[in-house]
Amino acid sequence: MARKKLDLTYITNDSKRKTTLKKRKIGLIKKMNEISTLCGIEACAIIYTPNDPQPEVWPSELEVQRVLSKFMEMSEQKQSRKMLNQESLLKQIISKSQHQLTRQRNENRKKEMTHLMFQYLSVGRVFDNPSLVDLNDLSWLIDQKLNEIKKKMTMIQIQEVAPVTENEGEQGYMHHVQGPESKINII
Amino acid sequence: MARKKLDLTYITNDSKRKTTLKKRKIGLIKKMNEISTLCGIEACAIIYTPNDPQPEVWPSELEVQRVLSKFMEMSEQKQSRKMLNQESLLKQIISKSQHQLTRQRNENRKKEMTHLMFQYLSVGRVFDNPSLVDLNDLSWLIDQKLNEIKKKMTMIQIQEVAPVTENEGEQGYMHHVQGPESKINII
DNA sequence: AACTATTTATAAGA
DNA sequence: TTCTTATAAATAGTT
Repeated sequence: MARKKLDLTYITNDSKRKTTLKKRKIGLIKKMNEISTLCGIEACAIIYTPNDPQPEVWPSELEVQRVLSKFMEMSEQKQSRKMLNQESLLKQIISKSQHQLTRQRNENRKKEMTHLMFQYLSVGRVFDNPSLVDLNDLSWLIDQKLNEIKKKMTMIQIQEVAPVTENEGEQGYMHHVQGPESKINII
Repeated sequence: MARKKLDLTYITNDSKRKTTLKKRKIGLIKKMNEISTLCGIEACAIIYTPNDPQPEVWPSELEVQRVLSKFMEMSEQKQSRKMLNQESLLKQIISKSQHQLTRQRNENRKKEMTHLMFQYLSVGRVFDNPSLVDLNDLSWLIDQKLNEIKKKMTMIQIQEVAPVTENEGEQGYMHHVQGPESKINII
């Protein structure tokens, strides 16, 4: 911006372009410095120069990280699932993993219960430590099994009966406190 | 930078500061535009203004995301585990989650096997579809149980026997193909 | 929001 | 490359 009016196009001359970049980079960082000092705002700069994977950073890498984290976080909130940037991708993976984990845990508990129930029904007593078992859960499981049996009977008889609700999957089975059809007491 | 030499300190006058910010923000973005056009470089700006969680962004949110992802990635590589930024934190959580998931899955399989074995031993036949069951796994499980019993017997008798290796936890139990002590055949 | 006196940034030359 | 300088551009204070 001197000696000649600026022509706003890519500078093809290599050395000229390099010089301009160098000068303007200094100018830009100076301006950044001024604006953040004068107005007390958070700002940061990252400037990639060709053939250098390491970008110029202002005011400091750590400060830049801080500002960027804030931005990334905000940005993601806003854009929700629209964007597939690094971070939202990772969050997706987390959410999926944790979802699977929850499923596995519930499935686990169910199997445990099934096993316990089986012992009850076939042997008549519990081998494992009863204090570890939530009897309400066992009660719930038995109700589930009863429901399954009912359902199968209904299917076989091809008769109309009142619909049986299923409660499979991850959410909520732990919230069942009492099944309506069975109640178990262990001495 | 006009009418008076710039005093590089925070502008305490609210309206003055606001005006300056507004003007300089435009100037800064203009400069950014110029430098990236003239020199063909990647650049982006994020400017937070007080009382506005939404930052000013140039050239576009998406482009900013692109540049930042690159930076974050690079930065993390460089700083390795030294820094606890957003991303490495997330990666930690992922790794932990997936570790737990693996553990749960193996535990699940074990319970399944235990249940199946129990049915075998107490009722004499399998209710579930046998084709779904890996007999080698069952064989392995029985060996495990035998080992446990042996161990307990050893403890009770307080006698010296050859040490029994345990193979609990997540890694590797699926790799057992044949237990040395039992082999099961189902017609 | 528009103006303008100045300061600041910088393109080209040395 | 760095320094210089003529000139363009940015902007502080004003209207």
